[in-house]
Amino acid sequence: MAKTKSLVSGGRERSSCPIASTLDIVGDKWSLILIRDLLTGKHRYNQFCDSPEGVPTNLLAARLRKLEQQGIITKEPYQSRPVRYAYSLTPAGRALLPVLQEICRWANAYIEDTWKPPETFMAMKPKT
Amino acid sequence: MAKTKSLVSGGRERSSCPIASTLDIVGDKWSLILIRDLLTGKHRYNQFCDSPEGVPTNLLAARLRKLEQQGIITKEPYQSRPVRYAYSLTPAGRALLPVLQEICRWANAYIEDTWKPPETFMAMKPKT
DNA sequence: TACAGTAACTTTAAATTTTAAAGTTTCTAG
DNA sequence: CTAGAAACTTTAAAATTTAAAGTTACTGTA
Repeated sequence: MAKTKSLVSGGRERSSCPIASTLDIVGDKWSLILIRDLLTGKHRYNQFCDSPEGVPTNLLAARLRKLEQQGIITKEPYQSRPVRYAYSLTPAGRALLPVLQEICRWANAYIEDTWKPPETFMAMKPKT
Repeated sequence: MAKTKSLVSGGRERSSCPIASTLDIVGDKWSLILIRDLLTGKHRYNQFCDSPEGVPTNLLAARLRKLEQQGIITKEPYQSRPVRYAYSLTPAGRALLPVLQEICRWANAYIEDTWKPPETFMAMKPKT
């Protein structure tokens, strides 16, 4: 069977350049912060709110919706009455891990006072 | 001698997370497009304008100024009368190459119809 | 000498996005 | 019956982005 690429960009791509296309999906101030949180074990709205960057809640809701539409994350109910959703990464979302690891390597080398991520994060592999 | 980290973020960092800090520097819709162009041999204002994404010229000027202040790029006059500047990457800017390469790998794997970058780009190394 | 053209910006005004803050809904616990 | 929590939504102001036109300082051609 042929592998199917899974992402939806919404028809507003600036070009077919892989860099421009990626930025059209996650190239804003908050998406990669959310993906970082999802990769490090956060799954719920409140947990994203608690991250030190302080995303505005309306943007958080908007980003979760957009990333879901684009196939980067999915949500599943973890309780009903009232129904509440837990968010997780799709395979495409998890595959952004090496990008985030490279970003961390760059930041640690060139920006002062950036946290060194735990070795568990830097050694993670997408399939896990 | 101790190695000195070179980047200026402007005191508006959201946190010391390496990912958040990197996004505070290049996490907008145009900066990585410019860095891509600089990595692939473009150096002048008009060449950046000609890229298929079509950056608005006022944003181009603003980004060039901001990236220069942050230590990602430098400019040098390539003629006087009238003075015109050619832009290039600093070592910190060139060191973003592996990040862009990872982004290309991700896009080619998960977004349909993205261009495959030339092997010369994917095989480049930062020091070169 | 006049005029078109080029490179690199800057200015402007409208449209869009982001932000901070407060409000809403649906439930549980005491 | 009241307080509290989780997950959003709404609102209005502020900031940013966009498209388009304008500016400056030259060069090359007629």
